[in-house]
Amino acid sequence: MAEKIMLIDGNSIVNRAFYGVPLLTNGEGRYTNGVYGFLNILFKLLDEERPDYLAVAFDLHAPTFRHKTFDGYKGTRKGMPEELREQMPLLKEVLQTMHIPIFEQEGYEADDILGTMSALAEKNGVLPVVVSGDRDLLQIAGETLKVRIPKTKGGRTETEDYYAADVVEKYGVTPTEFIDMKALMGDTSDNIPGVPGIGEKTAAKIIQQYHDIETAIAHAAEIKPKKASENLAEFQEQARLSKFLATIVRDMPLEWNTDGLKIRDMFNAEAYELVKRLEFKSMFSRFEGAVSAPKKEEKTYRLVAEREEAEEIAASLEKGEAGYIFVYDNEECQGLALYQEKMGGVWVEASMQLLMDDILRIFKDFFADPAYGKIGHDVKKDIKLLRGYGYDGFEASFDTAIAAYILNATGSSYEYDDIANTFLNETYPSAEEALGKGRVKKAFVSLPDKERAAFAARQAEISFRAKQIMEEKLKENGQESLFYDMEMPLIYVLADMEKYGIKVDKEALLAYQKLLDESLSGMTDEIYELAGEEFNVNSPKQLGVILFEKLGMKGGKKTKTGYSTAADVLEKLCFEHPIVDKILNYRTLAKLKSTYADGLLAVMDMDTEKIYSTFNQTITATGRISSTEPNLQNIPVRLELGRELRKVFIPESDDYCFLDADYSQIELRVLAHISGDESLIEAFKSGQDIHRMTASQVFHVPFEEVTALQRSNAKAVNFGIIYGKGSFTLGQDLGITRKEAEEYINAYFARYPKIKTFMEDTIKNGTEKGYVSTMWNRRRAMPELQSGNFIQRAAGERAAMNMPIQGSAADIIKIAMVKVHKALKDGGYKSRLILQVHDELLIETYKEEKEAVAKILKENMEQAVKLAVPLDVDVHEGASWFEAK
DNA sequence: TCAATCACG
DNA sequence: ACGTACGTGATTGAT
Repeated sequence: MAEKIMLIDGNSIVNRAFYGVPLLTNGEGRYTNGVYGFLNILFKLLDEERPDYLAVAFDLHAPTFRHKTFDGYKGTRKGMPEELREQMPLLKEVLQTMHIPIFEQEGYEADDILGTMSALAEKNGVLPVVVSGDRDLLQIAGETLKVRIPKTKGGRTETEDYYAADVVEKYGVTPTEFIDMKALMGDTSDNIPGVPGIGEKTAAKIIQQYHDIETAIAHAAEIKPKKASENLAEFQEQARLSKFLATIVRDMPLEWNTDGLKIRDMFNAEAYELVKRLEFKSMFSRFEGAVSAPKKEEKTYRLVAEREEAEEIAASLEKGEAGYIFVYDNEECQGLALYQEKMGGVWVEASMQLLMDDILRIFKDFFADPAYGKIGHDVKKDIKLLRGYGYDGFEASFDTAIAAYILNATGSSYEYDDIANTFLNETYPSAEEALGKGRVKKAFVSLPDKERAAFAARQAEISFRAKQIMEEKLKENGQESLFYDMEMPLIYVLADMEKYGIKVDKEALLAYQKLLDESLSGMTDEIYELAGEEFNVNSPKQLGVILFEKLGMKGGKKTKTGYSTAADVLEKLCFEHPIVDKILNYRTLAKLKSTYADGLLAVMDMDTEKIYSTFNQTITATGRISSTEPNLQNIPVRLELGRELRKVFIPESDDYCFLDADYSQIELRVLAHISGDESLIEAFKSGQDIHRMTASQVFHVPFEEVTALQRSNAKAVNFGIIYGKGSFTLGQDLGITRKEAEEYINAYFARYPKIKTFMEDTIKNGTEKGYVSTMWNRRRAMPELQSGNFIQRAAGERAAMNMPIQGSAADIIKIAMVKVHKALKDGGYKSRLILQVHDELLIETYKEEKEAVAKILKENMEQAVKLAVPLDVDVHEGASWFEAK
């Protein structure tokens, strides 16, 4: 079989790759996604082609790139984005380390190098495969020359492959004719002018008929449409120049060097180190096999299946720390893995002879005695498991998932393999990689004994060893108290909240659902009537066609895919057509029905008629907790009909009522405190309506004379400031000019000068350090602040200004939650905390304890921390969440 | 799996 | 000049 060479268009592939993967940064805060995406495509194609030779060509002077949209960019812009440009040296370094030859030459583009190399390859009897992100390369596709165009979509890489025949099939022109086609239609990204008025469709038609531009020019008079005919005659010189520009050079002065192109020792130790430094986890395995040196000695992990042996293990455990992990969400194989330094890793597997229940009994001392420090991963899950087996009050000493989150709040996941990679600098396959996607549970049980033991026990080992490293880092960052005094205790609070759940008035919810259902079916009929046809009102695409094409309303394009039909757009069109109002109304009801009525019924426990949400402690960038399945932190409240829904959330029994306590203006108070601005602090100390106070101070009017409009404007400014809003948007929101909005903001900063300094300092500090922090040293890494891209940097600055405020407020309520939970527990109360909504706590209160609990709530929340301003908490009572709010 | 939309603080 | 408010999660339709 003939030898094969793979030739890669470096610039176009890296550009493709850049948009195909998320904007990654490694631990050093550098962008690496272009490099990552490039290597991903390279490795995939290497697997498929198995070539003997390999080369990558680059443009010496990066030409223009059309880029579409990705996080932070909207619309089409030209030029290589800064985030990508800065990655190019890194990519070249990686390629060099892997001994992959790089070609770049003054006066030639990457395309020319590929054209020439592929021609040389064929001359030397080597089969060329050309890889490019641009369709320009299709002109060199041949009988045996394959052009591959990869596309990354959602992490997957697919390629379109073209031999000459495929080009003909798809475009109706031969590869050579493709050049002529391009000469007519032009290409702005390559600065090829083409002929005005001739686009892709017309160009294809002309070339299909006349095959090249000279023939076409000769027959220009016959060509339709008229405009194309005239322009072709008039701009024939431009067409000839375009053809010259569009033609890829295939005879550059290049040497064919067999040895230099040969693939050799790609996956070497040095490259492995580099890939490890870049944290390209999914690529580690490619290097491991080829790297002989750093292979560590095989550890053995013990499998225990007998009761006696398990008892021996339990007895031999030493006081002190141990890593542990339960495997229990697997119907076919359950057990407990443990790791201690002396003992090593052990997997105690449940069976018919040794039930999970037995295992827990055997290791009861270990779980109950605080002398054993239990290092776990996602401890809340374990608390719930043990509770299911009747063991209450389990306490771990360290949760590696939470520690990982505290050390990097913007990580995408904190699974054990992430932790091994990040903190131990070791590669463990993720469960999916080791066992196969979607079949983790089944595959685990079918592993040979030894591997099964290793797979489980390794996780306990990772927890154990990572803890030592993490603890040092927490100390370095001054985050020990945040971790041990705030986050670890919070686990048990959240576990209890998840345990109690919240009772739902099932009949009332069903009635609510029915009500919505009936209103909706009537509304669709009315909408169809007004539209003159039936369509799916839930489809923004179909709705856009109806509104902006059929009914001819002016909205214009707004989103990537077409017309925007979002509420703010429709509200402006309200007066143009009665259908708009109906649609807005329909949307409101449809949302209430699908997300809330149907959604809540779907997750309700039919036995207890309760809803059990999950509270996530490792999700948000700012330190808030989040709620899922269902999300109980976004239950409607602003509109009356939605608010009604809160009537279905009721106490568990008649013996209980709800107490709802919420912080008043906590974020503004936090801002007053951390900025140290005397005026704002005084405003809060006075205990007056803060927005009115702000209005009075900013607009220089006596407090009593502040108008309703002034107050609401001041309120908008107050919120805008917290989010780093600019004058443009503030103006839009308030319906005033940008200039007026600018004056408001200036007046605000003039009145509260330390807020301005705080914002500036936060950005300056954040840019220098690469992160911003809350009052309790919670951190958020912010590499965006160092971006050379204006839009990215500006977005980063807004996030940076907001994080200390939102995050410190989150810290405060977390402290309060731990205190309230403890006070209720220590006091032997039956009342319990069941919900947190960022600045609000909901307590299911035993009626006899009502006064005491109200006091506990108010005091613990208001005295949670000492700030330069007082914290103010409002407590309300009611027989439902609706009433208590 | 993504994009659009909309619910909350 | 750029594009234009921070942080979440669920549902739907389209690819």
